[in-house]
Amino acid sequence: MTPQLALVDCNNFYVSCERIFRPDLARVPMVILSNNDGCVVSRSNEAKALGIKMGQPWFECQPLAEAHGILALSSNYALYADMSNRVMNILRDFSPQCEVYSIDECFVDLTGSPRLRELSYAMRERVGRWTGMPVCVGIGPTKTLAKLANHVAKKHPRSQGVFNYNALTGDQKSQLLKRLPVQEVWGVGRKLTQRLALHGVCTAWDLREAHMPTLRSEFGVVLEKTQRELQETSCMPLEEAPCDKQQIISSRSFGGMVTELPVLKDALSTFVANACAKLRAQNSHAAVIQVFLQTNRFRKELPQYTPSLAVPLPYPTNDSLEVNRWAGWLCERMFKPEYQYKKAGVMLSEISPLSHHQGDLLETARPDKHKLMQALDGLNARYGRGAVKVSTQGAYTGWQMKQERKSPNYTTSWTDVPWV
DNA sequence: TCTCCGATTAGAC
DNA sequence: CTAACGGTCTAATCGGAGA
Repeated sequence: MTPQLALVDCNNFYVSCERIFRPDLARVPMVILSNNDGCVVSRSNEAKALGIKMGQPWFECQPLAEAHGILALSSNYALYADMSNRVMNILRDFSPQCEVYSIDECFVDLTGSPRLRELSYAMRERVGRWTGMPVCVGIGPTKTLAKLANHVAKKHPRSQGVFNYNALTGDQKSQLLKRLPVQEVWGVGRKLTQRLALHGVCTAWDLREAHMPTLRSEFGVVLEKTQRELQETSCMPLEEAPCDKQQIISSRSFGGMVTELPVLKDALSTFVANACAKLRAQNSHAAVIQVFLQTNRFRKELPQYTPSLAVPLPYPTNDSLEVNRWAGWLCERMFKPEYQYKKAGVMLSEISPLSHHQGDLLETARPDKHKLMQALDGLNARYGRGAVKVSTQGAYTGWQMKQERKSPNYTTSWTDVPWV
C-alpha cells in the first residue's frame, strides 16, 4: 500500500497567531521580528508582495515600511507555542501517528484512510474553525514529497490549500518536478543549489534522475536519501516521540553593548537557568559546560573577540547553582575589559539520562540537593517562568533583549487578557 | 593505517 | 540621538593528533 503522508503547515504562522487576536490587522501588511527586534522572521502575504525578504534586518526595511505602513511586532513565543499546541492536538485526532516537526508543521500519517481529499479539507476546516489558524496540506508517499506537495498547495490558490502528489499520473509527476527549481526541495539549500548547478542539476526532476553513485560520492548520503525520497522510497521514518537533546544551548544577543563582567555574569546566570531547566525536563544531566562570548560582528570598525571555553566535569550535573558557578568561572577566565560584548551563551553537552548516573567516590554527599531544583521547577511551572531565580539573576540591567512591540500573552496570562 | 577528537559546514525553521 | 543583523539543533565531513 502506498504510504499517504500528510504535511500540515500553518500559513505565515507567527503573523497568523497575531491576527487571530487582532482581526483588524487581517489585511495590514505586517511582519514579526526575531529576538531583539533584529530580523524579519515571519511575513504576511502583503509584506511578501512588497518585497520584504525572510531574515532581512529590520532597519533595512524601515524606509519601505514607512512608505507602505508595514506593521512590525516583536515575537511573542509564549503565544506562538500555545497556539501551536492547540493546532497539533487537533491534528492528533485525525491520526495517532503524528510527528510534530516544528512549531508550525506536523507530519500526519493517513495511510489507509479512504477519501483523502475530503479528510484533508476536514483537517483544514477543523483547525480553522477551532483555532482560527489557516493551514495547507500536502500529501505524498515520503516526507520529502509531502513537503513538496505542501509547497504546491501553498503556492497555487487553485488547490484550495490541499495537494495530493499520490493522485498524480506519472506524466503529471514529471511535469511538476521539471517545473520545480531544485532549491525548493527539502534539504537543498543555497550552497547545494550552487554546487548542483555545476553538474547540470537545476530542477527537482534533475535531482530525481541524477546518476546515483555520482551523486553519492559528490554530495554524500544526505542528498542520496533526498533523491530516493523523490523516487518514492521512504528514507526518513516518522519520528513520533521526540528524542532527547544531545546538546542544549541558551544564548541571546543583548539589547545594547555590555562592557562589565558582572552584567555578563548576570546574563549568563539566566541562560544557565534556562538550559538546566530544559536538561531537567528531559531527565538528563550534562558532563561538559561551555560558555561563549561575542562582540558585535556587524560592527567591523570595532575590535572583535569571540572566545569560547569548556570545562569537563568530573561527574555530570543538572543543578543550576553548580552549573552557574562553573559558568561564572569560565566567563571570568575569558573576559577582557577592552571589548564590547553583544552576545553570550551557555552550552551543555555530553548529555546522558539520569538513570546512567555513575557514582563518584569524591562527590560530596548531598543526597537531597536535587530537591531544591525540583522545588524550583515546581514553583516556576506553577507561577510562570522566572518566578524563582538564582540570586545572581536580574541584579543588573542593560543586557536584556529589545522587545519594543510585543503583543499581549492572550492565551497564557490572565493579566494580559484585555477584556478581563 | 586506523580511530578519535574538535572544528567547520550545511541544513531546517 | 544613534545605531540598529535570531536562536537551536542535528548530521556529515575534514584535518590533525595519537594509537
